[in-house]
Amino acid sequence: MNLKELAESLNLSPTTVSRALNGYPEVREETRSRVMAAAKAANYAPNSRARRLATGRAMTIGHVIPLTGKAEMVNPIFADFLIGAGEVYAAEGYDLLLSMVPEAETEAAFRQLAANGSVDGVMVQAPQEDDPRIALLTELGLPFLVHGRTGDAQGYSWLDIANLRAFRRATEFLLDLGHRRIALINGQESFDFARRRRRGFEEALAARDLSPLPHLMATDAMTESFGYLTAGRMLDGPEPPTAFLVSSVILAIGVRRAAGERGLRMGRDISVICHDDELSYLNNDVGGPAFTATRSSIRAAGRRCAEILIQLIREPGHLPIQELWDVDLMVGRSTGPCPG
Amino acid sequence: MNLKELAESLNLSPTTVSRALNGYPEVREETRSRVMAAAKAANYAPNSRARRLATGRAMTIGHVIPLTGKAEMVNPIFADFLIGAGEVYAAEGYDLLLSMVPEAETEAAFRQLAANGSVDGVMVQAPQEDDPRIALLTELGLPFLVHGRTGDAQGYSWLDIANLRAFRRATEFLLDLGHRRIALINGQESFDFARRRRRGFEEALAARDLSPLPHLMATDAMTESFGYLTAGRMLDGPEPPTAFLVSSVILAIGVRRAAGERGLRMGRDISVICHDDELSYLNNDVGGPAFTATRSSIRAAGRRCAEILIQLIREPGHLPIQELWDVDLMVGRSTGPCPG
DNA sequence: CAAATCTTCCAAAGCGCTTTGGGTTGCCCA
DNA sequence: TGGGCAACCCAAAGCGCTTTGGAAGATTTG
Repeated sequence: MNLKELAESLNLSPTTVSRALNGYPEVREETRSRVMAAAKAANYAPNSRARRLATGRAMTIGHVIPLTGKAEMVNPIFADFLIGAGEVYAAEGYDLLLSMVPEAETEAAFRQLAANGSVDGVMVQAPQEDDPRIALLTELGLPFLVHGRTGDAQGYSWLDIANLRAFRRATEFLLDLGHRRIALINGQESFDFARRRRRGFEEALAARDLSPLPHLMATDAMTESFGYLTAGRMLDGPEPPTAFLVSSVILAIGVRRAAGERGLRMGRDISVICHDDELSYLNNDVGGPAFTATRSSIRAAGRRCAEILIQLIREPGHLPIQELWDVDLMVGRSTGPCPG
Repeated sequence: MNLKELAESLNLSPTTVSRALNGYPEVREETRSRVMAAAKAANYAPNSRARRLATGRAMTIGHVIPLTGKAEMVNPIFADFLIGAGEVYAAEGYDLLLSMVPEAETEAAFRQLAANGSVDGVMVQAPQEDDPRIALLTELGLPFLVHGRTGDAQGYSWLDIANLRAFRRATEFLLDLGHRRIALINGQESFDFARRRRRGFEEALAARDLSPLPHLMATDAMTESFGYLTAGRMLDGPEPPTAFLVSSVILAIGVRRAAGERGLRMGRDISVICHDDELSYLNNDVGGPAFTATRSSIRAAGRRCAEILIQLIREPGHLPIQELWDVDLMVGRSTGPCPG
């Protein structure tokens, strides 16, 4: 069933039927409801391919995920973000086009998307320092929103959390508890968020005339095993840390395993603070937060990012929208005063 | 730049240019390379909206994720599956359309997809008992592939792992180690995979004239906290288990936390076997597998599912394709003989 | 050498929708 | 009573591509 057939069955022109369906005013209410009823009865839905061609809009937003063999390991986070964004897209009538491409082909992928017009805008995640995607998308004139930020953070739209402040705050908290040998287990520092967190950590130490201990700093993809191995190595080495500041709950789980195997109890023998994206399947809140954590819902971020991006698409000339979210420090059971 | 302009600039007809670009034989090699070069120089890519309308193919595959407030918690699994599938789609020139809809609206969502022709086929995940989606998609005539299976598993295409065998095997392994009080912490048993796992567990017990202990069986969304709370409750109750069989690594992490807090060491005081989907960020293999586990890569499953679905789309009349994957039991450090 | 057959290209007709630019019809008011 | 104005509706022209059905020229065949 297509528009023409539906129109014929109603003894109306395709024009009128189209207008009735799309809520244009120049059609009588009675006619409109007749059309609506017939469409519903015939299970008619306008062919989206034709509609997109005719309107010139794709009604689709692209998420391009670069596969690096490492970066897709952030996927527990990307999944929750995606769900948040997807909720909004669905509500606003946009489709979500997900594209997995080898990292080396991301530029080509964006150019392709822009040239063949299959999306109205794209979401950029996990920016690296001076991420080339930003310049590229600006050049291509494709609306985009960055989750995170980088460079001077000027001239383009982004939404980010206050990573530096959060980690400075968390570090101060540990210092206040008397900890001096604090380890930082961070994500890959090619990512902007990881650099900022490190800076926050270092600033807090510097404010008390302390300097970070190189053997207590590590950075890599945020897997459970990286947390486990790194914490184990640090705990077994000379001058072991009394506290850990780690960049994700998944890393923290690894740290907990390493501590557990050494008979160390979190919150007493050892303190751990992590960043918690509030992943639904890693709920940290059962019976009070297990981990003391800097918290910020990645899903909520996904929702808000989607809203902003849609606004950017609807109002082409709009000035950059930039939003910085503050982050709470939730005190849980994984921190305590420095022993001894 | 569109096809017409490109053709004019080459003094050729749009027909010829289109054919040259799409590899049709009725165009001279020399002409073809001229066209290719010009297209590349002009950064031309055919407008995908127009192409889709003209060909009648959407070159898009849909994944519809029902949001239940619980089911999206399987997202660490759905994410890895998605990446696997997405790799294949990209390689084969298909787009991936991801649709998040409230569970009550999934039927409407599928009808919509079918009616407006925005996808050529859909992937169905995590089927429930007599999942209505299967009948619906059959009725709609939309090609689909089920990851998992349900009902009589006849008459439609699916790819599944041998859940029952895997859990029977794992249970036997624990029984052989002398365990008698074995707990089962399972996913929601509305899902087919969870039912089969339970049956495998029960069959293995029955084969030794044992019956499952109701107070040692639990089923819910597979979150870390569910594993933690349930294991804790069982360990603190009367007749505590000496072994746990759990349906995911994430649950197992919760079990480990509960055991750790009670001073129980995995592999000595308590045994744990879990199902491991080989999630990239929860690598279980560092220094030999931490958990004894039934293993099957969900990402590989995603890849293969995508291949099959694409085949189904390309050969419309094809008979159902059904594939059952066997599952390995990898012995790790989390199991040992029953103490005492 | 004429007929048959390739080879290479093109004009034009869609694909199914939206949207522009009118036409009717009926009603109001002078 | 007729001019003006809404209110409703329609025909037709795209959107940018693919594909059908030739046509012209080059090549082979009997």
